[in-house]
Amino acid sequence: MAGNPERPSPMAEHSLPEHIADELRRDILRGKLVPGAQIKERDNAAEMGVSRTPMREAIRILAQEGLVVLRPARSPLVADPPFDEIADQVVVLLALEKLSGDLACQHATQDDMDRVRAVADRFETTFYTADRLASFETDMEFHTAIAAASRNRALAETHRAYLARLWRIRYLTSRRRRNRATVLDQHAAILDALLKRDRVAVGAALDTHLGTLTEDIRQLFITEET
Amino acid sequence: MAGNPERPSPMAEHSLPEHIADELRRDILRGKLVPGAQIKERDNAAEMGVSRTPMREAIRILAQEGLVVLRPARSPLVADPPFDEIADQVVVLLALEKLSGDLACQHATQDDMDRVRAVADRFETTFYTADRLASFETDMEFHTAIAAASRNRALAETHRAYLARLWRIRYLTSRRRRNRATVLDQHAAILDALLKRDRVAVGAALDTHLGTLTEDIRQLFITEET
DNA sequence: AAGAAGATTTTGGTATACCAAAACCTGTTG
DNA sequence: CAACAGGTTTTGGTATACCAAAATCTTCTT
Repeated sequence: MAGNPERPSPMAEHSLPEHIADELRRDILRGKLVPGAQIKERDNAAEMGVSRTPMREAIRILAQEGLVVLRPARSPLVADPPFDEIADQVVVLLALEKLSGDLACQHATQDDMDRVRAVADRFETTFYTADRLASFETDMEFHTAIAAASRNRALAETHRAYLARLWRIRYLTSRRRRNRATVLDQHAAILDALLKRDRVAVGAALDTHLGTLTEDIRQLFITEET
Repeated sequence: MAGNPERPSPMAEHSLPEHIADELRRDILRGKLVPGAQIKERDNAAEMGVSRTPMREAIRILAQEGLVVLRPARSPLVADPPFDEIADQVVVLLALEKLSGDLACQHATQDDMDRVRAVADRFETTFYTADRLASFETDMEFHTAIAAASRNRALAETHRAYLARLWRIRYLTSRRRRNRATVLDQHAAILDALLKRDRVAVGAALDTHLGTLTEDIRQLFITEET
């Protein structure tokens, strides 16, 4: 019973399962739960001081996001997808992001554009600070802002799901990017094209950006010798 | 207790929640559960002779698919999205399907192509039979076969999710399509381009096909005066 | 008669108990 | 000593009990 003893009142605004899912997600991304590890709902629930029911639901949420895999009648595992599978997901993510950029050029309000620019600026300032995680999260926020600017809720939601699924691997690549300055340049190019509402240029810039991502991931897998 | 009395043994191959979800999905698509209706987990669970736990999970599955919406501390509802939201989803579906076609041109095996052709043939034969539902399901199978031919599992899965979400509305439009023969022509065009592995032509054919879908949906909303 | 305050019911969220299948341990046997 | 059979433990799946928030109904007041 290492968990917090105070029993939260039911029907909270942000549900308990989501809170648990957030917790587990952080554990996975931070590496406390390594890929391939078992997630036993009894133990984890006890450790967090909650019952199995919300823990179950939290695990389902993460399974939906692709961070854990469910096996029939067996403990769920932290996902450990092979390179090909991740590459496939990156392809889809790229398509979603290009669609986002394209739609944003057509439908984004000035407010949307301003928000994207603001996040890009913030990314630039946090880029050289020590907090890698904060910088990375701002990076993700940049892409999320573009998806939001598409003014297509379904697209933004699906994009968010893919981003979550690739979160960990992107975090791993972000700390070993050979030329980290390229990221800044690429973001600048995307932002520039977006502000001009140049659909072709946006597509090209995103192609470049996520193309290097695929290459980075490949390198990561090679050095890890998975 | 109108449900079947035999208690199925746990750990079945196809889990109970999925089975319940299938049941509910059919009820929604067939119109037994109309959009906007409440889904009370207690009542529905009792009606199907299962407990609330698997019913809950089934409802989450459908929520994930977008067929039902969850409200905090309230009964889930059968989704009843406004036109704009559905239009947004169709835009994403179109993008996914164009990506599928594009990748299929590059990576599909001959077997994949044969399967697509087989489904297209089957659709043509069932098209004029009385069973609208069977014909419609074959139509959906055609699009699923293309997604499978992309050889991208993530893409196929996301595509499947969107297809499920739009299942009902597409079923409704399929029975009021003004010129039903166009569908056959459009499918033929898609198949033709696909077999030639002509990426541009596939994209164009899919644009046409799903363009008419959007128009059909718009008409449906106008006549329904939602 | 209309509105508000309080009691009751309904309902989803959570905790817990029980079951069977899978995994694990152990003692026996060839 | 290896391999297998049996029982024990572990674990996820399901059912059920309980709780509090929301909704609904009741009744009292104006």
